[in-house]
Amino acid sequence: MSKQYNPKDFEKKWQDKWFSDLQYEGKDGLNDKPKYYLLVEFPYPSGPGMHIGHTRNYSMMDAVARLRRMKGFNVMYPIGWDAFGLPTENYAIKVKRPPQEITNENIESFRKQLKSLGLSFDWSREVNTSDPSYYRWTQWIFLKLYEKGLAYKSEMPINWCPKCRVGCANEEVIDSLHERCGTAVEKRNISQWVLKITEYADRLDEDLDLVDYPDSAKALQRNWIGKKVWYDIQYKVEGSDETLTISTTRPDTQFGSTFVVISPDSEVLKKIMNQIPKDRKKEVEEYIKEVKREALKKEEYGDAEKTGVFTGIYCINSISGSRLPIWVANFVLTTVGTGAVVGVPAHDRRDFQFATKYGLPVVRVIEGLNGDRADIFSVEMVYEEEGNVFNSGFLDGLSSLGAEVKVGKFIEEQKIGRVITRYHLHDWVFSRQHYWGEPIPIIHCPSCGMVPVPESDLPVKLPVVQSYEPTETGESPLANIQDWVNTKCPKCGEDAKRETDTMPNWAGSSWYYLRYCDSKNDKEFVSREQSDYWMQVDHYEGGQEHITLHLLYSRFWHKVLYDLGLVRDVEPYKARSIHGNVLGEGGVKMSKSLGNVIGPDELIAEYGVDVTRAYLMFMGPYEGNVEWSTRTIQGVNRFVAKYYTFLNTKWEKRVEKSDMEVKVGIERLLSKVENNILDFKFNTAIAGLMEFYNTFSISSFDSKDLEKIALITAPLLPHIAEEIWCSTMGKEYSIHNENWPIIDEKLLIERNIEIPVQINGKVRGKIMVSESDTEDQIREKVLSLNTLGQPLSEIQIKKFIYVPQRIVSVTL
RNA sequence: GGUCGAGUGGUGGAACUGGCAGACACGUGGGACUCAAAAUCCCAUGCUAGCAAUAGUGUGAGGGUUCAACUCCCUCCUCGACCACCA
Repeated sequence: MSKQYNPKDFEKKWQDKWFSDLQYEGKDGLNDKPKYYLLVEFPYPSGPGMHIGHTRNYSMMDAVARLRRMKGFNVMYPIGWDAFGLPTENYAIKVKRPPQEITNENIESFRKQLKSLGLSFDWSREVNTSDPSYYRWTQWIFLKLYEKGLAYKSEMPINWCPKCRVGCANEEVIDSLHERCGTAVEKRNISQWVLKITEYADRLDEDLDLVDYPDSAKALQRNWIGKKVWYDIQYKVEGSDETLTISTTRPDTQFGSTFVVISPDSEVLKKIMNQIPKDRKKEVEEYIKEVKREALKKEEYGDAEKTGVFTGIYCINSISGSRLPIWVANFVLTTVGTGAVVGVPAHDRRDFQFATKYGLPVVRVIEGLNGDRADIFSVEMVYEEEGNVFNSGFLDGLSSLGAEVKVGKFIEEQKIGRVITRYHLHDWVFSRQHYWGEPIPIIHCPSCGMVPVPESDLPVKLPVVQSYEPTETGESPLANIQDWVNTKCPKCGEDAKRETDTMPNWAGSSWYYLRYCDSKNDKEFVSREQSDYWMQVDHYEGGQEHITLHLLYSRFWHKVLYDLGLVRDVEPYKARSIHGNVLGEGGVKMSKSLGNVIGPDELIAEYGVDVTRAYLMFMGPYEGNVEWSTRTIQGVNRFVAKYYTFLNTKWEKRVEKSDMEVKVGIERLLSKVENNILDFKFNTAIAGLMEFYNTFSISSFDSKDLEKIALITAPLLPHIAEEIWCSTMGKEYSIHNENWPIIDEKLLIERNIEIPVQINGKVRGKIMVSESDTEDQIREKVLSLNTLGQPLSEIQIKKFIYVPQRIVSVTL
């Protein structure tokens, strides 16, 4: 009588035991075992509950954690909450309740969900970025950055919603309308805290060589950092003492320049504004206004038409000596280079389009392939590649690279410019004019200026209030809370005011992996003993969307902590992988508005935890996107039910000794499951179990082999494995504390196997070979084949290849 | 425009380091059980021809290297992700 698979009978039972026995908690203290720190991106506890994507990723990594533990590693698999964030604040304003309460409720329900999945997180290490005992240290690290001169205040433009009277993050602005209220946002300059991440740009780039990230992730970060060598060259403005500094990355094309374009809001333009001839002034001013209006409307600059206006002023190219008209144009970005660009239409497509539109000349100075010097008269002909330089005075005959070097030397000798490395990465705007974030621990004193809050006064706690309205001035809502804002200067004791800006949600997540190492420490952010033991993170699993922001930010913070001598390693994460996403049916993103959101709860209710988890792993490869399909979960459901019954039934009918074929089959399964999990090939690991079942479900097993099968099952179907182990087999709790079987390599080498024989590239027969067969013996077996109507021995063989244990290839 | 990546049955996807393409699953067709249905079980299932054994053909297209190519090289096409008026 075989047991029916009914997950409700035992899944909850084992979870209760795992978590009440603190099965995974505190197990991973310092010890002599090799450590393995497995990190997953912690969730933002949002109202609607956990996304199925979280369930998938955490389940996959749970299999890794369980396998590594069984293999004798001291595994840390922690979880926590990235709890500060705008959605909660917005929701809190709407329902007029403090975000603390809402966050705690959300965390409560997330925790319940995660536990109901039977994930083997170490709950004793749980962190919450919005908890004062956590953000105390986030503030402390901020003060370290401040002391090091890496945090400064600067005027920065922000998106401002005039209706809500708040600054909004880019994510909140949809088609230049404020997401919350639909009002058009404005740009406003506000004094903001900024972190000097650019000071670390070079190291963030170079040290990517030290870590094991996917190539795509490295490329993404390198691109984002965007390191380039620029040549800033001063041109004399005609008829004045002013100079105009243009920047270019292609100084070899200087002699092809025919105009200069500057950005409408550049400093340069302000300087030369008064020199614009009277007849042109009005037109230029009109144009600038127009561009600003357009810029507000357009979300995508790329689509805007390229326009420009001639200022009436000329400058002299100090390399070529040419007289160039100065134009103002909408496509020049102030933030790139000096905000002034030299136009070389023959060798830049955009310059060519601009030149054609406004009738500016095109001069070719770089040879094409085979010395092509033909005139350029269409966009397709624009030659952007490097080549030999001609028509270029003192650069003639040089290669592009040679010309670059020569120009670089020239401008430095003549003191008319400089060679400078610039980055696309800009300093990190770190202030938010919002309530629900870590208060920036700075006090503004009328006599002492900015004074950091003394360490002993940390944390600067967020005041808990029932409601908080936005301010008239655009300051954070904290500015209205008088009790909180007004304080004494720690230096002179006079009346002073607190900084009312808070930190962005990226702050807490920039160092949480360190806090996990020592989450209860109230003396330090992490003890050196703990971080030296656990760091680096051996594997960091997460989404692609966090590669350029979160991952880069946390690498930056880590390097600062390293420079301060507070951590041992230069890089926090030894390896990183990127998961695919779970999409709704039809390959679209799951979203509330489409009503296609699948949560784990209903799946667990219907199929149980092991089936849900196994299905999420089986759907597709780890790194690929997978489309949700309600139908195909049935296949996994069928399998798991059969498999459970199989293990139970076989246990009742076990024999003295299983035969060799069974032993080899189990050994293969063991090897497949182990290697696949370690390689993150969870889909084929599950397929391995299915294949094993299909082949061996009717074979006889002895008890040792059945136990081995249960052990192999444990990382992938943890509840079933525990139930079989304890209830069916009567073994000691818990299977997850057992040792993983060691692969017997001898069993994996097959003694007698059938291999194909290819004749002229086509499979024409099969022969049995054994390990001991010599090539001559194989040859004999092949020659006796009679697949072509006559024995092969009667046909002349040109070539004979035997790949041991694989294939025989014969050419006639 | 840039960067990274991907094209394999009706579908999701397997295939070690170049060694029997299509594992595993879904779906579909047929059968068993049932008064019937659901569930379950069994058989078949890349395509073409054939009752069949079998033969031919087949991994986006075309070429190349090799005894042997989904895999390596060249040319082209298509799709996706991220970034982007980056000079």
